[in-house]
This record gives sequence, structure tokens and C-alpha cells, in this order.
Amino acid sequence: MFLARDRWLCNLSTMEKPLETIIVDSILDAIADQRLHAGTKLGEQALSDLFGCNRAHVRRALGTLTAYHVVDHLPNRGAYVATPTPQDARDVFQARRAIETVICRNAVRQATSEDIAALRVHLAQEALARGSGDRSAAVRLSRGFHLLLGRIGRNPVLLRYLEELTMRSSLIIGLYATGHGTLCADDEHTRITDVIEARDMDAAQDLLDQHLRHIEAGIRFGDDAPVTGALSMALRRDAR
Amino acid sequence: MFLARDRWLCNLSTMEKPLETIIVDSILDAIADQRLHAGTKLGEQALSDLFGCNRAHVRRALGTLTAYHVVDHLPNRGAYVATPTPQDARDVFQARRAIETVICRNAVRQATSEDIAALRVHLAQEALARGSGDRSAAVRLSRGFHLLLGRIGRNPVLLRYLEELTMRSSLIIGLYATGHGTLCADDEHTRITDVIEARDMDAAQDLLDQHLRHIEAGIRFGDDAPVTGALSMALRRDAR
DNA sequence: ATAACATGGATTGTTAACAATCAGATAATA
DNA sequence: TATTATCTGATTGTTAACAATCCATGTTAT
Repeated sequence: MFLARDRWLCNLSTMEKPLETIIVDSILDAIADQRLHAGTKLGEQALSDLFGCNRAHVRRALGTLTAYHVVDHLPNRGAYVATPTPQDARDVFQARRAIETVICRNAVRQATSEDIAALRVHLAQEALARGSGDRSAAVRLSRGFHLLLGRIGRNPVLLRYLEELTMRSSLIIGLYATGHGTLCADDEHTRITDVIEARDMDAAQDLLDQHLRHIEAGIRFGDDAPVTGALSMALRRDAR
Repeated sequence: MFLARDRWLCNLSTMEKPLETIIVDSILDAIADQRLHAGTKLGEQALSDLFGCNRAHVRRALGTLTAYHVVDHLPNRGAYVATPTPQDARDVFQARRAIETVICRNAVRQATSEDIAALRVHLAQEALARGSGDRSAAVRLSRGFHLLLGRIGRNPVLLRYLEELTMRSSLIIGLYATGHGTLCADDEHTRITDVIEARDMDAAQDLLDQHLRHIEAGIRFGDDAPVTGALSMALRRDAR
């Protein structure tokens, strides 16, 4: 009895996450922030050195990232940050429309006043980042808005898919987005929030659908080779 | 040169899948067929003996199954076939409606005559299984119909989610389904196929949505403790 | 008799050494 | 010179031994 309680307090105090989760989240954040570009190799040794841990842990982390389809795993060759094709991009955005419209309806139905307040706070942060011209922050916060909506919707299944899809979207945008394009139509997030607060379910669904179509339309495919990372797919023989 | 070609031919002839995939698919099939019930422990030693392989392989297979949310992994305690709660069930079916309605529209748009033929063949098999009263075959084939639809829709992202959701649905139905309930409204599959062949997108979407609602309605929650497996959660101290 | 406490066996988690494979560089040959 | 063959260093994949944890049984004390 005492022992169990002590261990519980200990876990609470140190609050140590499982090591694998730390690695996964670090890589995911680096990709979302576009500090890790598509095609860069994720060597096991390099990562285990970086995180000061065993190679087996890195290996498991890369496994879950592969399951997320955010890294490609080539047998006997290693793990690379995925390089989504234009068709991948279309599929991802269609899936996003399917899932996020439902999430949006859930959000309208279940949003508390605290939820609305959280959305407002987030919108302010987005405006700030936009004002300071911080591109990677803008991309990260844009994703954050959609994730926040997903959390408000309170369907863990849909939320998990949304996490994966927004991650892949970050990769896609990093690869294909135009420089000054309609990347993050800022006020659209604001209007969506307004409509959610007004409890207009259909309007919210329509606005979100249009929002996603705008983002997808702001991506230009196929013009030239996508921008890949330092140790990139372009350097590998099978990527030509 | 010769060596490479020989190895290729060898791989083609034996067609040996990666070992981990075999384990995952075996367990998945056993769950879909309801030969593995919710709550049964999946011991690493037992599985490595069963598949005649290393424990590390089993460990990775259990990892991907955990990612699918089809097994729960309790640290230092092992892996157990997941026991979805009624709330899980509602979330899963809402996600299915969100995804499968879009898949259905894709199917109407892209179905070839071969696709329709494949659907008809599948319907015949379903009718056969129903006639012979083979319950587990009926469940498996019912899932197969939805997966076939997903393949016809030709969106790999949505298809992957559908695979996971139908798997979890099999678990849910095994746990909560009523004995003689409206488990698999057989003719609904037929009507959906008809409407797809007639290229009526809206009708197909509506029919599929209703079909999923019927399945969900045929599940009774909360009456008494769900039916768990031999070495079940019910036997474990924290499951009471 | 019941509750707290130790002990043994089994199971999971971790680590490091070993084997297999691949990419790049060097050398050989036409 | 261009092409092929071979070799080497590095990286990934596999295996088995070791450590830590948990569950169940049996013991002791109140």
C-alpha cells in the first residue's frame, strides 16, 4: 500500500514520459516546424547519439513514425522523412475534408465557453505570429488550430486521424507550397470560430470544407522537383 | 548480377512476406473471425513458440497491433486484445460514417465493370455463408464487403483508416452484438451495390450511412458485462 | 481467520554482441 | 575511357543473454 503510493508520487514528480514518445514527438515537431525536410535520412546511430539512448528505442520510434506514414522505411537502407506525391496530397486532403467536417459539427455541438475562449486565445497567437512574419510558427499554429478544434470535438478516434493527417499536411505544404500563396487564410479561422460560437452547424461545416479546399488550392504540383532536405531523396539513386 | 537475379526469383517463388506481417495478419484474422476474444492475453513467449520465431518479431508485431488500437499494451504486464467501451464503439462508428460515405462517393465515381462484378461475386459468397448459418464467416465477409468498397474508392489513406475501423468494429460486435440482432442486414449490401452500379452518388451515400446506423443500432450496450475471452480482462484484478 | 509480508517462478524490458546487407571507393579489364 | 568486379567501412537486422518487474503462492503475526 505504502509502496504503491510512493511510486505513484515518484512518477508524478518526475513526470518522465516513455523515452520512445520523446523521440517521436521531437521528430514530429521538427517536421511540423519544417526544420526536418522531406527526404532527409534518419540514421539510427545518429538519433541514438542525439537522444543519448539505446538503438532499440530509436528503432521503435522510427517504427511508429513509419506507421504514421510520416517516414518511409526502406529495408536494409534505413528510415527517411517521407516525400508525399501530389496524389498523396490529394488523398490526404480529401480525407481531411471527410474527417474535419464531422469534427467541426461535433465542435459546434459540444463547445463550452472555455473552449471558445481557448480558440480566441489561439487566434490571437496566430495573428501575432503572422504579424511578425514567422513562417514556421505560422504553419505550426495553423495546425494547432485544427488540432484544437479536434480536441473540442471530443472524438478520440477522429482526433488521432486528424493528428496524422495534419502532420502529413505539414510535410506536403513544406514540399509544394508557393512562397506567398494563400497558405493560411488567417481570417478563415476567425470566421469558423465565430460560426461555432453562434452554434451554426451547417455554416461551420461549409466554412471548414471551403477552408481546406483553399489550402489545397494554394499548393502547386508538378512544376518542378519538390524541395527536399539536406540528405535528400534527390541524392539517392532511386529518386530520380 | 546472377546472384541478384537468383535472389529475386527465389523471393518470387516462395513469396515470403516479412515475418512480422504474418503474425499481425494472423492475429487480426483471428480477431475478425472472433476466435480471439476481447481481453485474452497475448504472451510474447506463447506467440514466438506458436510462430517459431524470435521474441523480438512478436514484440514488433504487438507494437503495430497496439498502434491499430486493436490490442492494449500495459507496461510490464503484456499485451491484451482490446476491450472497447461503449463510448469507443460510438466514436468508431461515427468515424466510419464520416469516412465510408466519402469512400462510397469515390466508389460510385470510379467503379469499373470489373469492380461491380467483384462486388456481385462477394454478395453471392455472403448469401452462401448466411444460408449455411456460419456466423464468423458472415462477420468476416461483411467486413470484406466494406473493404472491397474501400479498395474501389481508390484512396489509400481512407482505405487504411477503414481497415482499422472495421477491425475494431469486429471486436465491438463480438463483445456487444445481440444473438439474433440485425447484425448484418444482408440485402442492404445488395442495394448499395445496385445504386453504385446505377451511378447514383447521393443515394449510395445515404444508403451506406443508414446501413452503418443500423449496424450500430443492433448493438446493445451496458446491460451486463461484455463477453470477454478465456484469459480475460475479467480475471485480472484491475478490470473489475 | 484475516491482513500484511516475504519468496519463487514467470514474463516483460534492456542491452550489447554478432551477422547480413548496402553504398562508395578502388582496382582491373576490355 | 568506360565498364565491371572487388573490397571496405558503415549501417541495418537478428539473436541471445541479462536485468527488472509482476503475479501467485505460502508464511507469519495480530
